[in-house]
Order: sequence, then structure tokens, then C-alpha cells
Amino acid sequence: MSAERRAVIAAQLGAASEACAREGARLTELRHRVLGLILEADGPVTAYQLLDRLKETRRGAAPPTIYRALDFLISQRLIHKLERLNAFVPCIETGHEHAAQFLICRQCGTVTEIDDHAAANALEHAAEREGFHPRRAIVEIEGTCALCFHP
Amino acid sequence: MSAERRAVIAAQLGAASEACAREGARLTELRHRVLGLILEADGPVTAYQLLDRLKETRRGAAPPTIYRALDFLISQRLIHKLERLNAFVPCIETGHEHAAQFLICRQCGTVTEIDDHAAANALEHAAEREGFHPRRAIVEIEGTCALCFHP
DNA sequence: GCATCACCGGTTATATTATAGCCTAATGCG
DNA sequence: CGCATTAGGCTATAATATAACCGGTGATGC
Repeated sequence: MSAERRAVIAAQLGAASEACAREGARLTELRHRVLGLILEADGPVTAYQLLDRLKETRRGAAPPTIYRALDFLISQRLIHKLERLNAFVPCIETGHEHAAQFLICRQCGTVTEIDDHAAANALEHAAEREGFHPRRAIVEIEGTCALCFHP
Repeated sequence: MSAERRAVIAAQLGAASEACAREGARLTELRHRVLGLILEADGPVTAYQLLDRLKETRRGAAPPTIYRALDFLISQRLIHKLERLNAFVPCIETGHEHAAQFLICRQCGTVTEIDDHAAANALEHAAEREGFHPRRAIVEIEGTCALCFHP
């Protein structure tokens, strides 16, 4: 990993610590570690992939170890779960409420998060027209990314 | 189940048969049966719930039995999979390509399918602005349905 | 007719994803 | 401190999904 990349990750971890501190949430060593693993991964990672990496330095880590950390990180809006892939990615924008949409490339597996307010609003209105009160929208679009499309 | 409800289901099964016939797809007895079970269910059903029901009349049914039937029904656009729930529901409109969105009530578990073109288009455009070529959008909105909200 | 081929589904085994439940340790707080 | 609350270790198990192999069956071409 490049020094530059490491610096970015360190900054993201720092921002996460601050966000948690502001909320009174405890970003413990374990949770910090798991978030670090997700930030380091290039692309979505599954819970068991994370568990394997975690085990390298934390003997005795077991599924509940990782799932509890993931639950925490999701609750703090530091990561997202991709339901289609049963995998996890960092939020592009740490710690805020934000309407996220994901673009999943079927060729290369790359996942891009976008944050399109027009689409989010359209969905919200569509739901409200049914008398529905939306809390959270899962939007995962499968297709072909620009790079795979124009090879 | 009411006679009326049974009649609706029979009509849906008939429409499915026709749609498959048009496509040259084989809606075998097993697949017809599984589609029937999904139509009869009031709400999303999981693969293993379907398997249990199937077993009542089909000794030896096993997970692959049901998953293969589900794959077929999805490929024919007769059912949808809800990724959030790992569960299956019938399509509201049999056999067509259609952009579907789902409203999932956290209180009562009811799932409503809507088909909002404005939202679908907004998503499509958002993806295309990234140079992405969308094939399929998974949209599942969690929240509170009208009935649960105004009790 | 009958050879061939593709597809269907039975069967066994196993992979993958996720949670329950119980207990001890660490932390925050009056 | 003493107590409550939360975090996480640990074991077990639940829930979801697929691999791989095989025999049967129906369509197709000759």
C-alpha cells in the first residue's frame, strides 16, 4: 500500500474517531481495527474475509466478534452493507446521514457509491404517494462500469 | 383461503403459463407448484419456508429443488427476490420487464411493490452520469406503512 | 424408429452467512 | 468504591445457498 493511501486511511480513521466522540459512541480498539480493515480493502469485503484478516492478529476472533463490530459501524454510519453481495464498504462521507446509491459492476466487481439527491427525492416521493413513511432506502444498481464498457 | 382469492391465483398461474409458453420456457409441474406457493403466501416467503411447504406433497424435496425453481421463476420475471429479507414475492405484473421498487414496513412486515417510472428514470440517469450502464436496479425502501403509521 | 442432446430434478454433501446465549472483563458514573 | 451498562470471548447452532454427480424424460433430427 502506498504511503499516500495509508495517509488517507489514517485521516478517515481520525474522522471516524471524532465523529464517534461527538456522538458519545465508543470506537473501541476492535471496532477501529475492523473499520481499518474495511478501509484498506479495495472493494467490498465479506464478514468472513474480515474475520480471517482479524484473526491474523487477534487470536480467538469468532463470527460474533466481527458481526458485532459491523453492527456498530453501520449504526454509526461509517460503513454500508451491500445486500446484494453480503459485503461491506466504507461510507464515502463519514458519519453523516446520507442517501446512498451503489453502482455494482458485473464485470469487474467494482462498487461505486453515489449520492444523488434527485433520485433519492424521487424515491421518497414515490413512497409517500403510497402513504408510506420511508426511513432508509437500499439502492443497488447492477450493470457495467465505464471502464468495462469501453475496454 | 377465499374462493375469490383462489380464482385470482388461478388466473395468475394461467397468465404465467402463457407467458412461459410464448417464451418457449418450460413451466414444469414443480415450477408451477412453487409459483403457486408464492402466490398463496400473504407476504414474502423464504426459500426454506417454501421448501417446507413443498415437502408436504413432494417427498425428497431438498434445497436445490427449491432454489432451482426460484432461479427459473426469477429469470422469467414471475417473482422477485427481496435482498434485504432473503425472501421472495410474486411480481405484480407477470412476465414483463419492469422497474420495481419495494416498500417494506418495519412494523408489520408488509411489502408493497410499486413501479415508479420517475424514480426509476432518476436512478438510471444518476448511474449514467457516472458512465455506468445499468442493467437492473434493486430498490428496497424500509419504513412504516400507512396502516402502521396511523393506527 | 431411434440416436442424440439438452434440460430437469433427485440426492448427497458442503459452503457461506448470521445469530443465540452465556459468561467475564472493561468502562463510566454516582 | 460499588454498581450498572456495555464490550467482547467463546461455544454452539441456525439460516441461507451452492457444488457435483447422475438418471430420467422429452424434443429434435435423421
